[in-house]
Amino acid sequence: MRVLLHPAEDEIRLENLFHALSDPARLEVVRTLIALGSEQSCNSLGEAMAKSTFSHHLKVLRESGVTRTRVSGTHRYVTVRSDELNRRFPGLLDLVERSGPPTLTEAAAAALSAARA
Amino acid sequence: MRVLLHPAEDEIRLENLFHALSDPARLEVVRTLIALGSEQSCNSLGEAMAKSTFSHHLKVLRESGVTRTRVSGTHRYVTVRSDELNRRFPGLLDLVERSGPPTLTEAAAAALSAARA
DNA sequence: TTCAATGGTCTACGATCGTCGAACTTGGGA
DNA sequence: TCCCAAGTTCGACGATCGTAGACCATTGAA
Repeated sequence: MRVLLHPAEDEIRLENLFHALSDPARLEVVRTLIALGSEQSCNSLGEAMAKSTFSHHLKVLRESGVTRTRVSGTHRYVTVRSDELNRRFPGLLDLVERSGPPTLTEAAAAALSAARA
Repeated sequence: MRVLLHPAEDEIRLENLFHALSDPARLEVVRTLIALGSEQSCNSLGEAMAKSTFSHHLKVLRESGVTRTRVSGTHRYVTVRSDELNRRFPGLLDLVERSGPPTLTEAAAAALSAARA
């Protein structure tokens, strides 16, 4: 893929966001991204599923406007479009963040460490 | 159907809410319910689709925890579970409400009037 | 220039979804 | 009682979704 499609801020539609976030695997990815706070490499997430499945989920998240993917060499870096989403749909990311387990940050970090090992 | 299933407040899960609200028809129903503010009879909504389709959508909304359906004789009355949702997922209904067309209340009322005529 | 690594594309599969018609159930009159 | 009106359930259909294996494209390093 030469160009990664991202909707413009004013093209982001709530139905699409809801659909993207209605899958447990994708919701978990977004929660993890929020919890970790910074840009993440694709291969540091989604260790639990096949590459193609994870790639598909990232595509859904990207094309719905939840995430932005930056290409750098052979790596892709994923971020949540927090500023734009908070501007256009204030409160949505807070919902996602607060819907997770109480100690999400630690849990996510532990899961990541385990996945990397 | 003898008993209508409603999840308890603490059984409402965000994924299910997102899934329920990811369909344009259901989102529109919820928006209309919010805009009109009060309990609505089933047959005053969903005039645009088949009875069975509308019944299905109401079931999804009900079983995900978005709405509550009260039975009175041959009629069903639908409400949005605003208090519970605002307590458990604060901001979610605001998102839905604000994502609609600017003059939603008037538009919904006009649509209802037209549908009733 | 070859090679390994990263990650996307293609294809296929079963599962779920949205839609609707038809038949059914329930309750309230005439 | 008989009948209609309001909704639900059932069965079917095509469309979309989530999943994964196999293959491909690009990059950076040896």
